Amino acid sequence: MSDTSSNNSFHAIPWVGKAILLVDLDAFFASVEQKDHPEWRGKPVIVGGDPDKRGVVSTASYEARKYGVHSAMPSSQAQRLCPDAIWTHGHFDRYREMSNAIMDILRDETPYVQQVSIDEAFMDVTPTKVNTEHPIQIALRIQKRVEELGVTCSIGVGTSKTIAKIASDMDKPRGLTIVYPGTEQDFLTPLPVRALSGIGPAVETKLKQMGIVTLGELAKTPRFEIERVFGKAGTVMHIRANGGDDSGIEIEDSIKSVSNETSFAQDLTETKQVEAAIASMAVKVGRRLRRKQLKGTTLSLRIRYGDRTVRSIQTTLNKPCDDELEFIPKLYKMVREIWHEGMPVRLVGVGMTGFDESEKHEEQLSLFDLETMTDEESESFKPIISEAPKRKQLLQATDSIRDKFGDDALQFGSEVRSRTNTTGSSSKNVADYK
DNA sequence: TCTGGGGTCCTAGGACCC
DNA sequence: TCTGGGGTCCTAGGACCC
Repeated sequence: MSDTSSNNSFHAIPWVGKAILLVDLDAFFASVEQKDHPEWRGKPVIVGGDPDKRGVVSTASYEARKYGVHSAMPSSQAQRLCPDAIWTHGHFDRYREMSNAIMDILRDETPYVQQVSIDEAFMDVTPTKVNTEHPIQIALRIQKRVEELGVTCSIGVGTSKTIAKIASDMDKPRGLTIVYPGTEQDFLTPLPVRALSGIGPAVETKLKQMGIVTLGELAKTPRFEIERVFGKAGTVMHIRANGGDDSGIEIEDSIKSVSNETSFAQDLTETKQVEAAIASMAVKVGRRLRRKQLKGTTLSLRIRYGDRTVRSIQTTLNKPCDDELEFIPKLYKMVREIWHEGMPVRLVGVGMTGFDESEKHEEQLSLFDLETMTDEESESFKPIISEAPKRKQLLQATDSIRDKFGDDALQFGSEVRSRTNTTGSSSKNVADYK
């Protein structure tokens, strides 16, 4: 099933039908760090949050994985398992830059590229009159070209996205796993249900209670029984377990939401602290909205309490908004609905959704509009119109200062105060703090 | 010293309108 | 006066992914 040899024997087996690749970058963040810091190569590198600040591992290099460290593991645990690891908080702009360069390589091969995350993409390389190359030939070339950029990838090849995705996971790093047309059922049948993307711990548990552990068992259970328990999601998982996934590559991807959240080393209990944290998240959200030229109509606030339970509240704004000074007061009102002083707060998050594409380039209310209004209407709008340009200039100025000097360059007064109260100790193991 | 941050999609109930 | 539905929007929460 797995074929990592690079001789040309695959030409003996022509590819019949659809060919989908899933390209997955190996330990991507850690690999970029090792590329950028040659002295870190061959050593355990962990990208993640501080062990003493409730951090978790984002990515561990393969050297660190040998110690049992993996993604989403609490950093404190990772540090115990691998005390000599080199730690970094990560450099996301750099990862984005590398990712873009790699996605360009993929789009060089075909326009049918669906990027699913910063380190993963589906490609449709079905042999056609235009593209006569064998999918495996394309996959091998992609691996070579990605390695020239200093990182590696694993690729799964199959007749559907489901198959390609699972295949890419079978052999890492630098793996190439091929599931030939017609062998899909043999490939899927013995796998645990968790191998299917979309089946997490909750669904796995429910399936187990139904006596279903493997994809083969899921596939031969009558569809209606799965649908009765899982609804729409059940339909999809049953089809996919039967190898029937015929979903196509989706090139278009528009942003649906923008949010920022943060957890605190120690729970917050005071209104001043919580409001400062909300304001700080709101500033980040506002800035990102403006950078992406998005205005949202649904504002949401999320709180995780000391006991890790979560509550959220959202409100619909009367007009699309990207200015935190307008929505921070609303957030302060919202937080009073779900929190009162003294309750321990572990996390706060602020988000905006409800972007209408048609309003992306919407013009501001202009003076011209005043002429078509009644006197009463125009009086009530005048102050807003005269203030708007000033506010816009201020936003552009503060945004550019933050771009140059970082988010901490400008802060609300209350933010500064709360920050000075909670300065944590710096970890010895954090080699690269910036 | 247990358990992040940024997303997507789905569900279920209530309000409201026809 | 009582009663029914469909459609749509909004809200809160939860599962899942990387």
